[in-house]
Amino acid sequence: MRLSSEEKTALHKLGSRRVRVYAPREDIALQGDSPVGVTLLLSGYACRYRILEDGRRQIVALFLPGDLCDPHVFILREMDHSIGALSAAHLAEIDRDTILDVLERYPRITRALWWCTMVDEAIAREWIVSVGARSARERMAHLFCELYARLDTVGLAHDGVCDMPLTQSELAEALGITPVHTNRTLQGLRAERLVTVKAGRLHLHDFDALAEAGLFSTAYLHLDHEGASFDTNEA
Amino acid sequence: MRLSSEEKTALHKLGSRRVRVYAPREDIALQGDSPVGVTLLLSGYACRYRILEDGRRQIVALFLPGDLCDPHVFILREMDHSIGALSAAHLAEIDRDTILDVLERYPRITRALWWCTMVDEAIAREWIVSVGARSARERMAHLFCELYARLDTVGLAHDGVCDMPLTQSELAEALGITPVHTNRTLQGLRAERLVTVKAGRLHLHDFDALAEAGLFSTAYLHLDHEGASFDTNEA
DNA sequence: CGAGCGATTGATCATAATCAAGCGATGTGG
DNA sequence: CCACATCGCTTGATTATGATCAATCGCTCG
Repeated sequence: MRLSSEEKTALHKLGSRRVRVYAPREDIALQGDSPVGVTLLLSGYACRYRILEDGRRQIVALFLPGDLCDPHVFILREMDHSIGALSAAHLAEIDRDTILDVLERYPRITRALWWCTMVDEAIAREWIVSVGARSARERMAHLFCELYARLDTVGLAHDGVCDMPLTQSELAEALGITPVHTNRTLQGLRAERLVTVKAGRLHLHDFDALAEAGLFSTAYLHLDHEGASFDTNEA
Repeated sequence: MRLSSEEKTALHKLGSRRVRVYAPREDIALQGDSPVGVTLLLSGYACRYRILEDGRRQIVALFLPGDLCDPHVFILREMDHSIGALSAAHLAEIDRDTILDVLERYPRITRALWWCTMVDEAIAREWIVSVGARSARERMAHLFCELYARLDTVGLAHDGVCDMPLTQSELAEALGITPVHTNRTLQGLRAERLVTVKAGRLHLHDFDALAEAGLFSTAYLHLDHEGASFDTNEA
């Protein structure tokens, strides 16, 4: 989705084809580690999170199947945050050298990586807008819309239903509110017949109404132009 | 600072040397525009911000002298946010073609741009942590520490003093709190003899105490390794 | 069957929002 | 040169959103 599928295949083929399976709460990389390379999330949910000295935890990004968990950090010396699996997850590892090699030799893929990084940044900015300017209800509605929209672009959403394996506590850490308040906010949305979460699946009963409730617009996902920047390049 | 100074000079020389001066509230680029290129902030404060349909405004990033306001967005078709000056500001414009050319021909600069983008992302993540997990007081303390640290790396901070031209309302939009609460929080920090803001200048009376109050650590700024990733490359 | 986890509920508290007004400096036009 | 308008800052009173504390329920699993 961020990368065109041919691009991903290329990357996947190029990388050592090691695939690792992670369990629901397992950490993939830790704050303080030196970044080892890039991983492509093949299935499941993962996240970036940060833990403050006093234990507070904030999830700062969610990874969905097809996402690259760090097209970049390999440039920095030390991870300033951690990455962990939220559900059972499969990840393909692409080592640092391969990436560096690819960056040098395949301008199309390099551009694709840029593009994908830009979209990640746009999502991060919107996340700031959510926690900074939206109410709890709006944030939750917005997040659900985003998840649905992103999963939809990779064919993992159908008829208003998609995976959403986070516990309410994890949702709370993503939204920047407490678990208790998460529960109540979710009940509110359910009472309005907008969404239900059951067995790790999210049911959107009225996407448009939910988008309105969350002041959601797809603009920042830049879905319009998928891969356009490199399609026009070097055939 | 994000770019080594030689790198910046190179970029500057390469780009059309157009320098534009902006007035305090002037917009530099608007949501919906198609990105035109890259601009290097030479002096003053600027910011990225996003306006929601109902008028709420959230500042999602601050640009300080030496920062590139968009090493990237030129890849996307449409700006999902706006960029505006917060003080009088000088910007050097580098057009899209020059950038694309440079990206293709100068791997060192390309890597430098990556590096700088990674740091921007790290800052954005920390911003999410602030609005999502820190109290108003902590956020403010954190922001002041960050600004001081960033300005310090470009030689614009001395003896606990640096520029900070934002009005309290603008500060509020950055911190995700109301102007009134910003005022009170600021008074609190002042009462604790941690900071004062006067005439657009920020006075940190006790950086360490402020860092503790804001759970601030410089790790995410990745100051340690300035430019290391390309210094080792191609001599 | 009991342990443990996640979801849920209730009661109370606190942080921050909202509303409204006033202050002080700056700047402009009559 | 003064009158007044504006803007940013400050203050007070009140409200509300969300946090905190504490307990219960239901389910799965060993």
